Amino acid sequence: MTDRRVRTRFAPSPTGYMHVGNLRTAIFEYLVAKSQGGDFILRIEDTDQERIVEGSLEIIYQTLETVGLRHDEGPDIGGAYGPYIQSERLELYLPYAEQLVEAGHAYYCFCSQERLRSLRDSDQLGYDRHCRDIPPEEARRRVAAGESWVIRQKMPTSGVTGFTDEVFGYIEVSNTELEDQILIKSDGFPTYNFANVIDDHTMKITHVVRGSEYLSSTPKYQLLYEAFGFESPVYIHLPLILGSDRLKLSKRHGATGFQDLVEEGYLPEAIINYLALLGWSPGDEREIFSLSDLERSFTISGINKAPAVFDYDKLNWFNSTYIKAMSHEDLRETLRPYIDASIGLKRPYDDAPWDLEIISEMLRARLERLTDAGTGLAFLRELPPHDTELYFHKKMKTSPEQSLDILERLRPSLAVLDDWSTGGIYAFLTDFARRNEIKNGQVMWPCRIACTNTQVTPGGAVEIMALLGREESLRRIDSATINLRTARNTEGEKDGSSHYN
RNA sequence: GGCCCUAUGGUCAAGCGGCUAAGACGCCGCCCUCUCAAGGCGGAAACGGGAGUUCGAUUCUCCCUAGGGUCACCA
Repeated sequence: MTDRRVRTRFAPSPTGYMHVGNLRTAIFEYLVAKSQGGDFILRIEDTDQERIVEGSLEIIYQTLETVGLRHDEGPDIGGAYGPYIQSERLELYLPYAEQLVEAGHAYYCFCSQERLRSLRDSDQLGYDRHCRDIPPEEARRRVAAGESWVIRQKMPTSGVTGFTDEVFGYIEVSNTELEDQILIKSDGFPTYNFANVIDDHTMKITHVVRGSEYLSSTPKYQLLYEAFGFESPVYIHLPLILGSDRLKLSKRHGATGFQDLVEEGYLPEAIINYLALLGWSPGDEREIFSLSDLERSFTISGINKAPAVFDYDKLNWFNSTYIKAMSHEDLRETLRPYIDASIGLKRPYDDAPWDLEIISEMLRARLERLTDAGTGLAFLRELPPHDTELYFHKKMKTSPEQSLDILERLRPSLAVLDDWSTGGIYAFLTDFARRNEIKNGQVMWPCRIACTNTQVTPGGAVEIMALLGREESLRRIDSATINLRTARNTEGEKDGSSHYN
């Protein structure tokens, strides 16, 4: 195994769903190969014909494609060790199984499903090896006679079987713990337990990378390799990914499919980065890794043994970090559909297109997930009802009275401001504040509230006014002015003196 | 239940006999600030327990405890 080209394989079942646990395994398989200049192979494990889901292959290709895990061989691109779909390799397995039968490492079993079921119902643990000692000639006769059969692996009844895993070390188990597992099913398909060994060997896979849930069945595979005289691969078992309840992550934990996460607004690069750091550490303090960074930094020794809890908070952080790093164009275009779904692409009042550049940039630092992009933008479409209380801001030292004053003084200049852009508006407003020796906030706050009637908004007065355009901004400011005057007057009538002076 | 694996803050995780036990997320506080964010600074927060080995254990060994995985004609 030493000086052979490293070959790993990702071997998903076409069940219609790319679980993040599977994806994480794929990433590590890819990295084990690529970090050593090896090949990454895609193989489809469809030996369970009942679980096949239509369209699964597309999901698999699609996912690998969008995250950038490019395989060197696979069903879609071929390769020297095809076919890469197990159901197309069917004729391969039986001869191997029969070879094992010949050698006394396997046997034909004719037990009915009913008998096996009642065996399970009793306190019997595992298969009772009822057919293990049927003479070969008799077995052959019964097969020829058309009886239903399976082929089982004949486990040694004494001794131990061990293997060395690159992350967990040497693991040994007593052979008496091993069940005579089925190798070839009655429908003629091999079980995963058999096919993975045959395929990995015939495809010259050097490193078997999989989740640690396979640790306990690895001795059986090891026995198979030994029975065939195959060189066993390097085993790399990955720590499990757990849900917040510390149980193996599964569908009932919510969004655990790659596609689910994408739909929830996570960027593929962020998902990959997060997943790679679940169970692996570079050994230093780096956290942000592109796939090629990972290829460069990955080491098997960095793989952790302890299971890791999938933490959406941390994923959110990665996602927001990647969002902040996007180019203006990328951000604008990825946000476009979300904004469209929320407030449309055009202003409702004058049909002019929203300035998506401004919107996406003001959203940039505020997003954890792309799906958050639409929220909190409603005030742009339609001004919420006036609320005088909004003009009070303790820290800003603003009040309805003061705001009214500011707004009234700002209004004429705003109406003729040359440069109605974020830069122009900002320059004008801050200049106004400076000339009047007041804080920026004391002019910004009234403007923002007048234009939004909203306590908290993404973006400040400047961006919002630029977005709304001069006409609409002035309209909103005028409306606010009227409302503030009315409020002042009624307030004055009520208790005989101005509340705002 | 048998077997196997695991065990550093709430979470991810560095540490591989001697450290004030990193860092990140989250949380809290302060600063900055045109709201909210972002950003800057700071803070609280961990070696599951017990025996050994050793001059010295988070680190090595054993036991316990606690979690998890696995025991299919599923992968």
